[in-house]
Amino acid sequence: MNTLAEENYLKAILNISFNTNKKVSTNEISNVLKTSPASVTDMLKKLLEKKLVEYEKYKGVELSNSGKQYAINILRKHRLWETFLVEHLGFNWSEVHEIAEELEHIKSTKLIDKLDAFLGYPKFDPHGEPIPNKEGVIPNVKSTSLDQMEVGFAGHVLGVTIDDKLFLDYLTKLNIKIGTKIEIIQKIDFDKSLIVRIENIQNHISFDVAKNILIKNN
Amino acid sequence: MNTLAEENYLKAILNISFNTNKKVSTNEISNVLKTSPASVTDMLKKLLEKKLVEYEKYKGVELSNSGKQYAINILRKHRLWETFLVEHLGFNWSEVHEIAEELEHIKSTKLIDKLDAFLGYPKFDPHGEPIPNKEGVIPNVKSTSLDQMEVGFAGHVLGVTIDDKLFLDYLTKLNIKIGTKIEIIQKIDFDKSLIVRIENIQNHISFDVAKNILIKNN
DNA sequence: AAATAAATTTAGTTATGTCTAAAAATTTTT
DNA sequence: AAAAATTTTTAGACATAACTAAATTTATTT
Ligand SMILES: [Mn+2]
Ligand SMILES: [Mn+2]
Ligand SMILES: [Mn+2]
Ligand SMILES: [Mn+2]
Repeated sequence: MNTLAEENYLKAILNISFNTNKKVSTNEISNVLKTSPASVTDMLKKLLEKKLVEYEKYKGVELSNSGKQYAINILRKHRLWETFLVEHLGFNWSEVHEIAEELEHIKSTKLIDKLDAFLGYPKFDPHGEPIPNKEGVIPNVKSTSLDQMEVGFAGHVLGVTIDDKLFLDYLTKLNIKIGTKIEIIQKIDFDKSLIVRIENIQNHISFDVAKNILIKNN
Repeated sequence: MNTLAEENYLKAILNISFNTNKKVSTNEISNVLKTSPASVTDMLKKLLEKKLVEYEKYKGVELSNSGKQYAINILRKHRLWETFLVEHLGFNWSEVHEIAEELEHIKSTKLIDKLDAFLGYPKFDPHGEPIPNKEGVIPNVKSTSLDQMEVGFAGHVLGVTIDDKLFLDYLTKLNIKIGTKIEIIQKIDFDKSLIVRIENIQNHISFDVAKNILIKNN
């Protein structure tokens, strides 16, 4: 078995590579985990030793097959727990990430399979993020981030790509949740911000916000 | 906040003092936690520093008020999670202790309060052990261990005092669960073992087994 | 193609929590 | 009340996972 710190590194590498499709750099990992680059280097050596990553110094890192399977399983646990917290315990979507950061490290496979069954084998978590199944297969839904849509576009929110509390509380204040209809009224070239209509109320949102909102891809 | 190791020591001290009502010795703790006596001494110094225990060297240890509250809260979390696992995920009573050993360290107070509500504020866990409430009050039920009852006694199982897998699986094989009616047919003086009738089947159980079965106290 | 800047690694340190072996204190036996 | 046995503590070591500061490598400018 791997330690909690090792699991957090594996998950961080997986999450970063979902976005970039390149080898992951030491600095990217240190930013995500809020540790020093030197600590990251130390850990990468250990993960290499365990054959959970492919790593050459100064060249970046990627997960090995076994490392990837392991990381996906942590992601599965994270998202199933988030689903439980929202659906059954009545948490709102901005509160669950932090708690799931702890719950995802509970080891029992039987527990997570029974939880999965209890939840009815959900395919998406409360943020619209896909939940890997027992075999590690991640449901694939074609989606585009809101910032890439054109003026005049109207569609429904499929999910978000980060589950940071500040971000989600802000969305809630804007009346945006999964399924909300959003229309793009105008795009500001200068800062790439958007003027949008949400439930018939007009609002101005930044590029950074739009980038993290996913829209169904027809 | 305290570390996982500190929490385990606090809980161990609480559990031991439930049985003995005396100051807890270094060796008792090392037996429960399967660590060396030297490690226990190290940790007791740290807990003393944090004022979670009262401790003088060579004199044994007891929990301070704050240490006791803290330990009771871990016990509360342990037993609520065990209840969830049995009642909602379909685990049997012998499987849940090990998993709850991990779940009891999840920090969020809001989580445990919502779980408590979800479960309907249970007073006893799947082993018949009392669940402390939010204020740290432990339901008090008068009970006696089976070994203390006389020949001719007949009554119902209220709970067990350990939740070791081997013990619980053995009870299940004997057809003993919470509520099961047990009659004492005979007591063997030599080894204090008992011949009992369980659901109309006669069986011979050791003193060690009888000692850990609780019977309602009229 | 140097020079400069940025990213990464190495070296050395620290805190936690464990261990074994040896020393010291306490308890039990004679 | 000594001696012996047991318990507990101390001393010294080790693994994990972090850090800062310095050195090295790679990337970017000039
Ligand atoms: Mn999350
Ligand atoms: Mn999520
Ligand atoms: Mn238990
Ligand atoms: Mn229990």
